Amino acid sequence: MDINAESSRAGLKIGQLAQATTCNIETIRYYERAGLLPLPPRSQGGYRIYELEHVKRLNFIRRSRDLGFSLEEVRALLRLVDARGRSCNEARALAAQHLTDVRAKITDLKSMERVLRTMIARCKDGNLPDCPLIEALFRESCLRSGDLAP
Amino acid sequence: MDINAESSRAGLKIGQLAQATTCNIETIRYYERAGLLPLPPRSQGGYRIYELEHVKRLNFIRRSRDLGFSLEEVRALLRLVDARGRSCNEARALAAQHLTDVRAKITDLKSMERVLRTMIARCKDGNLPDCPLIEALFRESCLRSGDLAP
DNA sequence: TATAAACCCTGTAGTAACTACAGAGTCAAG
DNA sequence: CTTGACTCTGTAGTTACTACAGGGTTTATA
Repeated sequence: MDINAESSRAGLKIGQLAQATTCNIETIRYYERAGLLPLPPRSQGGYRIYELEHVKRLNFIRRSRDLGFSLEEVRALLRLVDARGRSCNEARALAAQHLTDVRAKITDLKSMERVLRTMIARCKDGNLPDCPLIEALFRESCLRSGDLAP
Repeated sequence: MDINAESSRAGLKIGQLAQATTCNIETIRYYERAGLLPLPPRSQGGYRIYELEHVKRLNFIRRSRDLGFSLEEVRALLRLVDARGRSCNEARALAAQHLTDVRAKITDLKSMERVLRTMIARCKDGNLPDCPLIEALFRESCLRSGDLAP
């Protein structure tokens, strides 16, 4: 009984952690260098050995990244995780700011979408002498609204 | 008469081009290195001298960038500009592909928006023991849809 | 005419968030 | 005992710029 006791006691090597979190190996080492993942203990041969806690933390990072948080924002969130206390207000503030940014990006992209759609439509109807799409890029003073996208 | 004849005959220095196009000086030199702007003639002292054609081309680049085209895409568009001919089909194809990408990004961002909104709302109501926003980041398998954002 | 301010030059290095090696060491199976 | 799969460190590449350092040039003014 307890067939995989050995392996679960021994922890995960980096490749196994990568598989468990669908995260690139190089990315894991990068997060470690960036101070987001704590330095794990090493085997005799110098291999990193990870435990369940690392899996959780890495999943936290990946999910935050999936939601578009920057690494700097993830760092801030992790500080709240580490400093147990009434982190709710700060976490909410971080997320609210990020939500604002996301909405601004959506607005910007919608403007682009509209302009592109119009240009393509103008290009489609008629075999005009010069490509109206290209002419539009020469002439049109496009958006210049938020310049939020980095 | 013809008060500013001298300056208009002489062309623009890089700072004037930058002002005319609201484009950073360093960015102009960068576009030159990247092969998007042709090498301009130089003054005796080695200063770049730009003409109207450069202004137009740089505006074209800036407008394309404002619409979210990558520099590689801008390069392709400029090839169509340079190779006069029936560029309409190709230009439309480029723009259509880009439009598809933009729409995918909008979709992704809308998902983020929804998840963030939900998280923040959950965090707002009630003084729960652990921050539900942070718990959600630990638990939730977020989006993992397109992974389009680079 | 001298000189200071304002401009321009090249070349390099920095940013975000990874990704991709090279060249070496470690470990498990046959 | 050797092959292959894995891991290690360190460095360099990516995108689209931006920011210097350390010089040269022009122009306006004293």
